[in-house]
Amino acid sequence: MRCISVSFIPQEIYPVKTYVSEQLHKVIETLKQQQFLPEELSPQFTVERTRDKSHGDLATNLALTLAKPARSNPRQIAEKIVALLPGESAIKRVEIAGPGFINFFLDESWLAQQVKNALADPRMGVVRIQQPQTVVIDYSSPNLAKEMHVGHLRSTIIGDATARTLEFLGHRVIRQNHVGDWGTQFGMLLALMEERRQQGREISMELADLESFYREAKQRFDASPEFAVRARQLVVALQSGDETCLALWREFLAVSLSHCQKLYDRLGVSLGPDAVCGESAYNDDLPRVISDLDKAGLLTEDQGARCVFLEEFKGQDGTPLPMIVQKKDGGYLYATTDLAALRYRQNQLKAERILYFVDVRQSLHFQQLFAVARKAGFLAADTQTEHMGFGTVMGDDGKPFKTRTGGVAKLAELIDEAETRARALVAGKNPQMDTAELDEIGRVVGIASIKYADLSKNRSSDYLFSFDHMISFEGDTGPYMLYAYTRVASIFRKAGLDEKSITGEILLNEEIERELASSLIRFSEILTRVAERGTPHLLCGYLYELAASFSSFYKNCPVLGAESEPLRNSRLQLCQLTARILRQGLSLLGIGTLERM
RNA sequence: GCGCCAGUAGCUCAGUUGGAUAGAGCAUGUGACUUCUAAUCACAGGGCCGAGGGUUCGAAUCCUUCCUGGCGCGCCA
Repeated sequence: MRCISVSFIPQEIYPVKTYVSEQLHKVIETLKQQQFLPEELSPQFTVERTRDKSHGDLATNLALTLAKPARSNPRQIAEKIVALLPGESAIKRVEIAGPGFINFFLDESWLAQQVKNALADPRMGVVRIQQPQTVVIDYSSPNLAKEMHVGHLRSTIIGDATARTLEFLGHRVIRQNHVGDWGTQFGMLLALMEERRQQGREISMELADLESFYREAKQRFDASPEFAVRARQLVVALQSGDETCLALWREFLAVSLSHCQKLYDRLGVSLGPDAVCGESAYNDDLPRVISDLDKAGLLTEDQGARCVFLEEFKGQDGTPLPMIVQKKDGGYLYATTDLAALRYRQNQLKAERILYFVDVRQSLHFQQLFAVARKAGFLAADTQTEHMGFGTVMGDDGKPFKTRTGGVAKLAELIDEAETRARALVAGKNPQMDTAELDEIGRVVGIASIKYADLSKNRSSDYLFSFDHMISFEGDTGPYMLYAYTRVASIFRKAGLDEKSITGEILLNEEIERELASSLIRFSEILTRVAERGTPHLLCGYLYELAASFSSFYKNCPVLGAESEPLRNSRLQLCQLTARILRQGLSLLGIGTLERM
């Protein structure tokens, strides 16, 4: 053990991890000069936050990784390293523990200073990115022929949270809602619209329930040969630009898009009409995609279809797998459209990074898409493309989520049910609350429940959708997060204080206060990782930890009734920062907060 | 057949890319509401990390072989 002090006083939230790691690199250089380590060695070590408080706040395994090259005992190496470390005000003391870990204990006054800095910063210590990228994010992207259903939830919600996070960090985010607004299925829909209009029925009424309209069109298509013929004619007419047909199509899209927009608005999803850039937008470009693939020497005709074969994708019996870009009847496929979209995002939108929040089952498609686009020169060499795949939404029975009647669950109905359930629970807790407030709280809590349940799970695995889990108001749920926030808010309300009006020192004498403080200064680090990996569940995990830490603080450390004025002011400031980070963090998840509930 | 993903407490899930005694929530048991909202807090029990083998100071994590489940694999999107 060794005590050190002095020197470095950070002016902003300084990633202490980075600092420690830099110092360790210097120590390695010194050890090389002393010929204790071979000159060419570049050890792979980590500096990590510890899980167990008895191991300090940070730990490094450097000594362990050096044991072999230095041909020495790890604990002895650790002692050598510690002796070479400079004094540092952020670190109170350093210990060598276990097989040779070096543990760093953060200094409370340093921690307190970090909290002060975060309080003074409108961004709560979240660093603005040094080199902003233009990031195109493809998410939600429903099929406009049908109503949005539970399957669209994950893409929409996870994509949106990632978009907000990237934006907050300072990136230029361009949202792209690649809606399915083109293709053969529109033939039968237009045919049914036409038929209804001839019968003198009001189209807007007919389209009020898109799902049943689609079902009926499908039934008619299957049952009536005349209807099917008309549907096919309409597809041809649509694709050849027939005006009356296009007018009908636009009318349908307008209804379907406004239905989507209503859901986005209800869900608090930051997608608007400006983000809509559907399949039809690329229609005119598709022949050019084919000819450009041909020019690049990638096109092969096989059994009448035009394909791109790539060596790295093998299908059955080891033969290369084709990516079909044009059918033998001349029609194009989604691969063609995706290539066109990719090129548009690169050339017109100037994307430096393109993210796709699409079902993980399409991963082969995206691997092929990216590979072909690169070979064809549709992408700049340093443009990143990532398929942010997600798993299937499952029901309680472990099978893909269905309604009680076995049908696909409409998103609108799921939201209705969540709001109703949330409202009932809130009403049970607050019998005297008036109807208007109950409605509002039920709405916010219902939406928060759905979104938090989805966002808090790892993107890539399947996800079990269960109202009972998400709306039980206990533990790691949306309502818990909102409740934690209202408790902070109630302190300020009770005291009649404005959040911003408190000053004074930050005192971290209680272990709980220290824990809360160390949670509070990690916000920036977490957001960076969410943005890198498209994983909002890390933000959920962090906010839950913060909320839990606050709840414990709230219970055990009286704020308004603190024993002294300086302590009261210190705690009020911890409350203030907690409130701001919870509010900001939830807002990045697309979840609103309530002042009381 | 080939390929991708998953398998962690009774249930739902984490696990910081190889670190120390594998963590949360629900459920179960115990304790705490004249106190800033008990939608909470404190504490307890609960594990062959699907199985075997390997790599090394050290493996839930990497390699390998199996088992189980899901999903892809030529003209739908």
